[in-house]
Amino acid sequence: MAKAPPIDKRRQILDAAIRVFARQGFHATRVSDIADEAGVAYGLVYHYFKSKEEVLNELFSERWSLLLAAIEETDQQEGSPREKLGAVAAFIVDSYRHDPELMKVIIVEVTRAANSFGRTHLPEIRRAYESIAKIVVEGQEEGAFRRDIDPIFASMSFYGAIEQLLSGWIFELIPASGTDFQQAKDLVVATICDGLEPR
Amino acid sequence: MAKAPPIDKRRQILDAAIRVFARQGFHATRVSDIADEAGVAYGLVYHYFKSKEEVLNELFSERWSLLLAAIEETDQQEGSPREKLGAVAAFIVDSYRHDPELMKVIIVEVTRAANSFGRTHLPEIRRAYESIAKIVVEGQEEGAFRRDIDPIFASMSFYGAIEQLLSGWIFELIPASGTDFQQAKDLVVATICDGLEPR
Amino acid sequence: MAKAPPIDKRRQILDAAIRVFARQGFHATRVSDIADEAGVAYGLVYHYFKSKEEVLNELFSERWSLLLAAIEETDQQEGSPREKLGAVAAFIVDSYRHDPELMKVIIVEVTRAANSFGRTHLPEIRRAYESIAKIVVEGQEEGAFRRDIDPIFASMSFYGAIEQLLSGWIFELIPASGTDFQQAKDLVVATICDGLEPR
Amino acid sequence: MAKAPPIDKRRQILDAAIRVFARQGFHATRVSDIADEAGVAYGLVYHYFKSKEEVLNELFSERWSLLLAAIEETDQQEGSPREKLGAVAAFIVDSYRHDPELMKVIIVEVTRAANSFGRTHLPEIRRAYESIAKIVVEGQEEGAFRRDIDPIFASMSFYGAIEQLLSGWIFELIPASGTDFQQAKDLVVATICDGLEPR
DNA sequence: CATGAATGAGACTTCATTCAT
DNA sequence: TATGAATGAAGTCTCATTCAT
Repeated sequence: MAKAPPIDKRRQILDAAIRVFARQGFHATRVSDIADEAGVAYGLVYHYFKSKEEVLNELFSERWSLLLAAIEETDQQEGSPREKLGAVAAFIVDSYRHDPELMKVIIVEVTRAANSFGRTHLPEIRRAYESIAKIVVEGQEEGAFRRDIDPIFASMSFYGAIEQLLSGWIFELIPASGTDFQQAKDLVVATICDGLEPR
Repeated sequence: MAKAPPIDKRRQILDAAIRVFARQGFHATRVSDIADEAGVAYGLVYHYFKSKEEVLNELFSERWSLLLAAIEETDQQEGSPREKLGAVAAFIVDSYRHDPELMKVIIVEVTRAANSFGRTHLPEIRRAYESIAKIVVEGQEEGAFRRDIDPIFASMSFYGAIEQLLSGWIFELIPASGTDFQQAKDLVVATICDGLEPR
Repeated sequence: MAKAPPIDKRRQILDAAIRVFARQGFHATRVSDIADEAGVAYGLVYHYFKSKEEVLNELFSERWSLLLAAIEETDQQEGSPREKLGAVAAFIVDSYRHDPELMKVIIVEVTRAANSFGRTHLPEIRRAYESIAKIVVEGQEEGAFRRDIDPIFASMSFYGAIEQLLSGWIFELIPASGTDFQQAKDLVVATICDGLEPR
Repeated sequence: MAKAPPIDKRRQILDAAIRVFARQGFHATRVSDIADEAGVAYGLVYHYFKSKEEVLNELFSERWSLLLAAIEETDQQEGSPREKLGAVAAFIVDSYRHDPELMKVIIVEVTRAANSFGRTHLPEIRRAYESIAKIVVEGQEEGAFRRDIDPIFASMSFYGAIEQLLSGWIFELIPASGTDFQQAKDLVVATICDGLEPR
């Protein structure tokens, strides 16, 4: 008889953590909330993770590494700098569309909480900014972008604009229905690039 | 004989709170840290404030109301939409230059922590976005800005870009020395407006 | 011009204390509640009383000494033991009718709280029981009461029955309207004495 | 090999609480006192109980439900109303004899503290009075008790007399040695019933 | 792997009391 | 007398983490 497929409790815990972190915030969720949501015993969380913080770190790293890979891969591909930034924006927006709870957790608890958990991940976060900046530099070098704007500065503005939009959706400052996800990325790119391109 | 100037202990506590919140973050600071920093007794914090959270709320509201007033006053004045956005950016950047610790606290603990303390202040925060959006709308109406970008969307991008820059300084992702405060506002405006303006 | 009659702040504080102790209980009332209710400054309570507890003690002693005097005077007067017990019951019930809040405080916070504040006043409380017991003894000596019941025992039952009735009113276990105050004392005496008297 | 008998820590905590509440009173005992007395860690008290107050509530309810059951069962049995009241008195007195600390806690902290913790339990307390009153009513209906005394009134007097005696023992107003527990119940019944019965 | 009882440090908040004016 | 700001000890409750089974 076939053995029952082993349920991956570790995965179950991570997925449950996404939901409760998104719902209550990291500080307000107790380890027992995660266990309850996952339907596992209290202590099992500690079997798989060293601490509550490690659960969050794992969640962040899992996803952020995809983002980093996407940005860097995008940069390898053919395409204008503007198209590359568009692809980056699309990836981020799609990540939110695909799993809004996870993105909420990453943005709210890590990326925008740079003096608590974000601190730990500053190098990874910085790497994203630098990868985006690299696209800008290339654009400047090939004359597609004006040269009087500091690339890291442009990168921060670009990423900041996107993140702010996601925050707007997350906290319902922007009606999610009003602005279509599809056109959102185009607008960010238009807003930022049409200012970056020399005329 | 002149009466000794009354030392405003309440103010002392607020100022001390700015320093410790900036240094350690809200969650990591104990009420006793504030009292120690202020050089007052533990209980006095509770004489003036209902809770640790109320200290933060007070700090935020004090400053944010200035920002709101500045944006709204800017909008009343003469000037092109671009100049108005420039004035707003200038106010925010100057706020940071003038009191980086307070701005750090406001951004890190409130504005970018919308699911904890920021939640309380969402209406005030939203009002800032709306005031900025109003400037954009006026720009669109008089033809200074293109009309295919949702004003609240543009507002969020604008504010998001600025806040991200401040965050960059705060967390030393951008060397504060590298980019001059003076030119920072021009660059934000250039980045955003040159994309908002039709050509 | 006649000087304004000095308002007795001390009295004001005591009267206010009766109201707040009755309303919230001793433990739940803060010194500031008393001061607020009395309309005086916080610190003034400490000008007149050494501590919050002393306020309660004063309230108790003021009233309890009247009770002791009443019992002892009753005992001096002419009358049957039954009439004397009736006079004692009447005094207690009338005390409640006259100032239910004060009696509530005395019973709830002192008399029936013998392991906290009552402890301090055990001697005075005991003296009341003994005075009542003395009436019983006299009744037994003159043959009006049966001799097989320990006088202090009878005294406790008598006082306990009355206090329980007052408690019933205080906590609305007995509808205050249902049983008339006037007949209440008669019923207590009837209940107890018809059992104490030999037949 | 037989499994070691599981030590019921919850029970241990409750029993320890009886001792410390009896010794120091509810307000004066810290949760750490209970934990120390029980020989368990501080936090375990909160593992089993929501608060210090819940420990007291549990203690009260555990015991009071026995009292209610005893009164109601007594009423079902054969016997004269007087015998039934005797059985009730006996149950209460025996409860004290069997576990004076627990009864002290129940009387001092709940039953006679009706404006603090007793408030919570007024319904249960009232039910006891009503059950006793029911016995009185039956006595009145079958002509064993006089009809001019309100049954709930009689019930309060009866219960009040007993509780006062217990208080007398508890606070050593009556020497516990002087009055024999055995005869105590007879005396209460004699005191009350000989007055309730018509002659 | 899995369970959940057990641990105990830590922080907030309350509030009686003091004291300078 | 009168005021109320200032003090700081004390105690409850939370919850991350450990551990025995």
